[in-house]
Amino acid sequence: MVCNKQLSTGEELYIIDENKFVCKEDYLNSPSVKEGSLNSVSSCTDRSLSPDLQDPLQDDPKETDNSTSSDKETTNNENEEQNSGTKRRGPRTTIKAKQLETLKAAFAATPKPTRHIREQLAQETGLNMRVIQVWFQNRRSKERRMKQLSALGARRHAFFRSPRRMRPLGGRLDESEMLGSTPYTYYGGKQRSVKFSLLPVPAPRSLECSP
Amino acid sequence: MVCNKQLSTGEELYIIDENKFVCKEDYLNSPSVKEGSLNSVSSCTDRSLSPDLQDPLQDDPKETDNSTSSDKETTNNENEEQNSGTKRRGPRTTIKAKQLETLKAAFAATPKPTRHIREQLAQETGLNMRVIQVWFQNRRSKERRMKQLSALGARRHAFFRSPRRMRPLGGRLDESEMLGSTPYTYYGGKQRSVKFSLLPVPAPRSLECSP
DNA sequence: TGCTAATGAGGGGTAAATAG
DNA sequence: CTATTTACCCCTCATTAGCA
Repeated sequence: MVCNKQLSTGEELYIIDENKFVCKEDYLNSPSVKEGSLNSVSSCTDRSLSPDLQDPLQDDPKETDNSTSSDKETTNNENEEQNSGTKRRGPRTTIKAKQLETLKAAFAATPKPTRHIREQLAQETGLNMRVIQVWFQNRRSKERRMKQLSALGARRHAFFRSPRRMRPLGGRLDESEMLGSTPYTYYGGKQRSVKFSLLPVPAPRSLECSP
Repeated sequence: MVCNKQLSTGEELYIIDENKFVCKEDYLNSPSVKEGSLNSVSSCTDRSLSPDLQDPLQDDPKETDNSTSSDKETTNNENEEQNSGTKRRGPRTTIKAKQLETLKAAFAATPKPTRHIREQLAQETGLNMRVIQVWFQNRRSKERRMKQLSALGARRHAFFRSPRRMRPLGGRLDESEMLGSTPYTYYGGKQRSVKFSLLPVPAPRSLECSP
């Protein structure tokens, strides 16, 4: 409500009058506000209302715009109704193509970055440290999963030659997946792009290889 | 602000203090509100009223307001419907010519807009984000349907020429979205998409190829 | 009535949360 | 940190139902 800052997940903010969201800095800087009802929360639970806040910075006019699609998408979705009863989780931060690229590159170099590196990445991408940490964790996890699976799959198809192409996967991945390459856009974007192209057999999520 | 009900298009609501939205029922039921500020409302009674919040699934808790089937059409009674059953679907938003034009243009550019784009469109057209999302979904669906159909038709009339390949409209074409042609064949399958995908079943639905 | 909003089930990817 | 689970977001496909 004051500076229009885009809060990232996990950041503290204050809610005043039930519907005014103020970032910690502004809250601390505004003595006038400091009384009455306010709740400090550490990961906003509700942000509704469509905000058209523009983040003037973080945008190079140059726009090399690699991958198709537009990027930047600052605000979060609209989604009202926070039910108190159930455990709602704050909005999921969506990692933009650019950031993703940075992270991927970093991951390729060191899958288990030290705190320093993480710090650097945080700064570079503008993402919260925690987010970055989690990203690496999930990424490692994913890799492990894939590795296992590909091993399994490979065994099965041993007599065929290398799996050239894997199942397309129908999820959504527009706007943020796929790094460089794939100049091809049918009218829908990239959807069935390559992503992990080298790995055979994508695993259905619930693989349960356990005996 | 009071019951957290998801308003549907056309429903009346009251705006208090420039930024508090209250549904008609709550407005009428809350004498304290009727004059001036409703700062006091605060407690918000949280959804004790709106029943349809719990949705264990991932779908957004749209107000699936229920009442007995048909013949209903009373005013929206919210609450009280635990007895259930209704399927009353709120009024359908009618998208006006102007808005439609905007959407079509956007669609032509990117059939699968990112959230950011949707947001922009929402603002530009004044439509709800959700409405826009749905519109795109339906539109995509329609396009797919038509494409499939034209392909079939083409095949019928042209099976003298190239028996192997057909190029519906415009020449270049997906091969990526065409569900029928994707050679899925990976073993573990379980996708429902295959079921009727390729069958020459005549469209049960109307198609209408108008632009 | 036909076209098309709106629903709802089913599924994928993955950020975040939790258990160990 | 790893492993597992949740929850959120988005998509398709089939259906239902509102309105011009």
